Amino acid sequence: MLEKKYDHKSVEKGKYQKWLEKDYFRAGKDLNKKPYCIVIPPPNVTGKLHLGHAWDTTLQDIIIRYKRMDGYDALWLAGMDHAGIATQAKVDKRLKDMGIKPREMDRDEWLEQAWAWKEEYASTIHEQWAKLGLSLDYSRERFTLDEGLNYAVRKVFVDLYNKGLIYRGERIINWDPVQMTALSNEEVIYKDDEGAFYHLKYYLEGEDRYLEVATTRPETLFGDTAVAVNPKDERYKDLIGKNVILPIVNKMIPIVGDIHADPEFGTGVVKITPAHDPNDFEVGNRHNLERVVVMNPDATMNEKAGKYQGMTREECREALVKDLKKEGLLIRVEPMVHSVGHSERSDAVVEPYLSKQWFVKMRPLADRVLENQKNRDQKVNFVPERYEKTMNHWMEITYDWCISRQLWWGHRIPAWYRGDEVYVGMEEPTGEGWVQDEDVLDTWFSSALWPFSTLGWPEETEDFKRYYPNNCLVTGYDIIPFWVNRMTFQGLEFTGKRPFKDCLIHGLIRDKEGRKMSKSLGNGIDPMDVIDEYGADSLRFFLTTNSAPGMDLRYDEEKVKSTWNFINKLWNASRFVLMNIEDLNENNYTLENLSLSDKWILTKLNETIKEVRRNMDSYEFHNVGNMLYNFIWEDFCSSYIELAKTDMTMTTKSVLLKVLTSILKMLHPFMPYVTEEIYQMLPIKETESIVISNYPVFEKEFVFKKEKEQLDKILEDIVAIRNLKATNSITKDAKVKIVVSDDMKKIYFSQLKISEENLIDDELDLLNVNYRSKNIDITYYYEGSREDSSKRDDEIKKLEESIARREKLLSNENYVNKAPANIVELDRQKLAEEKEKLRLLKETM
RNA sequence: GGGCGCUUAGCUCAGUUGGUUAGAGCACCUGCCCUACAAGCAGGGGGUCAUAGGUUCGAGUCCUAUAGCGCCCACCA
Repeated sequence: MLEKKYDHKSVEKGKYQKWLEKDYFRAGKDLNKKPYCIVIPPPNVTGKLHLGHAWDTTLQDIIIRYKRMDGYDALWLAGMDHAGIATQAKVDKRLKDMGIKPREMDRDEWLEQAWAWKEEYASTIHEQWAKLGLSLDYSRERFTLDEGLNYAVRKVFVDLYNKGLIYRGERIINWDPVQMTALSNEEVIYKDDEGAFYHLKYYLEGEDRYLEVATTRPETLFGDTAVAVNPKDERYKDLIGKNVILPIVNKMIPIVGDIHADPEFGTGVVKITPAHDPNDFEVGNRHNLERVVVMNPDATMNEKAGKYQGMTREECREALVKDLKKEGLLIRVEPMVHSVGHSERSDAVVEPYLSKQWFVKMRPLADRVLENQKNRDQKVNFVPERYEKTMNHWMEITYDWCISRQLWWGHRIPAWYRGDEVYVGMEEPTGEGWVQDEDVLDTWFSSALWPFSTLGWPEETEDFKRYYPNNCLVTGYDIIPFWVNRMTFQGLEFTGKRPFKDCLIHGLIRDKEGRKMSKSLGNGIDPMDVIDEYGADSLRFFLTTNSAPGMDLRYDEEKVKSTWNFINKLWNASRFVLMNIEDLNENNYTLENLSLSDKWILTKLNETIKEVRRNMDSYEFHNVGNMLYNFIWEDFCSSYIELAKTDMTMTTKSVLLKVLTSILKMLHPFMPYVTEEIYQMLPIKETESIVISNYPVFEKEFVFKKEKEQLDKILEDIVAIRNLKATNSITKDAKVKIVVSDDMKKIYFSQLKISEENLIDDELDLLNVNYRSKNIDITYYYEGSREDSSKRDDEIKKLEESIARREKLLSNENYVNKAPANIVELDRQKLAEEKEKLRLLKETM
């Protein structure tokens, strides 16, 4: 027998271990089934999973459990990401905390530390996945840095290189001076910072005239190799070709004419620093200017800065501006807010930096995606659809992807150098003197291959053939540029196919006030704490049924609590059913001689199954949640169970079991634990575990439209009569006169709690109230004060208004002719019903 | 500057191709311990769907503006 209260801790205990022992989550056991595959977005091995992960993975688990129950060979592939920069930063910090200087370590020694870190955090993540109840296939688990994936990475790198889509070049890149590595554009976060516009004097060579140059970054002037004016700018066009004297440095630099200089902006004169600004770099290319790097990799000034050498960028700026002022070269300082790039990981101000790096040539790859998205049968289908725009826009404007990172934690670049020679290949070249590139690849370079590299690609493995393209990918909208886009172009380029058919996008999880959860705000919620307090089932149901696809979600403990209440309700309903069907078994189970209420609930059940399936298929889990909540609480508990209490035949017991079983199955993807717990106690069940049971199917033979409508009407009466009793304070011992047919008597009597002893045949000389419908004519006689008749008057007024409105509508020829026939017919029916209702109501006055 | 989203009950949110009198949870009010459940039961109140136009027999839903909030991308010498 079930306990009176749902206890999530005892329910969830041990079940996951059992499922693993039974090997339910391993795919590929029955190759006759249709394959269905999702690969997990591999979490970073940098720490614990947060609520966003819990949301993301629960969505996937719901899909996978549904598909598994619905007869698919469902693979949900487990895995984790090495997360280059993030992990390296964490490992370094730990080493520093231990008093070790990480950069002074031997590379291999350091890597040992990093792998130890990885093992530690991987096991934490495994524990969390288990707590969440995720039905992952661990037999296929991968790590982005494992050998197979490394092979895939090298293969892709070498192929792209040979196709001319990977190249090495000296370019302006985003440099993180704290991590001391290059970054991609996506890893730079722009923030509005308080800065200033410094107006400086650049004197013309041999003249007393100067050009007013405005800059936000005076410290880069040591790298100036020109100033530019717009060739169409009347003010300056005659000066093109002349020289100016670079302040402080006192070097001659030319004035060039270039469209980059906007006559409308600032003074119209721009200093050109090709080694420290991407636009200036382009200008430098056009005018064949020298590139002078003025900083060291840690963003301190180098020897080009003369006496400022060794200062940080900020110190140099301050000192330099002081000196410029002293020399009379500073005209004014104009405060200004401008956006400044910060490193996503270290938050350091990113330095645009001239450096030799590896790049992926994006244009041809992106074009291929744009072309593919035009093909209805081959495109990645975003859910919601609007996120396709996010990807397409990125593809349109993308430029070359800097993929080399000056880190140790990652896939080593498969390039070797010997003098000026460069060799790119799968393996180290033969011969003496080759030295491998020290750098590793951007983490996302390996993540981009995840949907196929995890399945064994580039080998034509059985898994790859069977599970690729993946059916669905689930991730947050914030990850589209980093990951979804890159998987898509790499998938197309290397497999010729989209990596996944559907891409389900969810939003971000926020705190109760709508703020993003973050470490700095300290408003993060640990999913493990929530599980401890309310159980994984409550958390899962809350996360996946409280927002529409693609929308953000506010974490609200009250809602988790109310989910717990819902589970408790299910628990108690199950308790009731189990108590009443103890004598039910395979031999006496029967669905013959169904009663009116049996037919009613079976019809409702089938309608629910149909709609639930439709919404499961379109990833509208919030609708599924609502439907199940409503069906279970209102239809099953409040109505059917109450009716069943007075009519507990073998058939009713069988129906109770049938409906409960279906409910458990439909809830199972959302609440794996409690549904398994209850399923195990059912007297008749088809499988040893609900995990491998069959998802409910719509059964036409159990749809009884007429009976359903009939009972709906009766239930409507019951609510109305209860309302009448409540508003008139009629107690249960009030005398009552009833005219009702025998077959419905039991229902009305039980639901209205009418006992035989209070029945009367004649009218009494007491206050009385009457209710009449097609099915029943009931009058209560009671002691007390006369009812407030305004309520009934209101009802009559409402009805009359509605009738008038409908009559007007139906007399409108436009409406009758243009609206669909079934809609018009519905209105006619409704009108007739309202008129009848009004007539009865008036009669009772 | 370009793009996207949001604005619906006190709060948090649903509302599928336009079609009955716009829904849910929580909160609120009234009455109930009726042996599945008081973490519950029964009944109830509460919204001119941001604003202004338009299309339509019919608009929360479609179109055009406007306002507020938020996000993404680009630029910012």
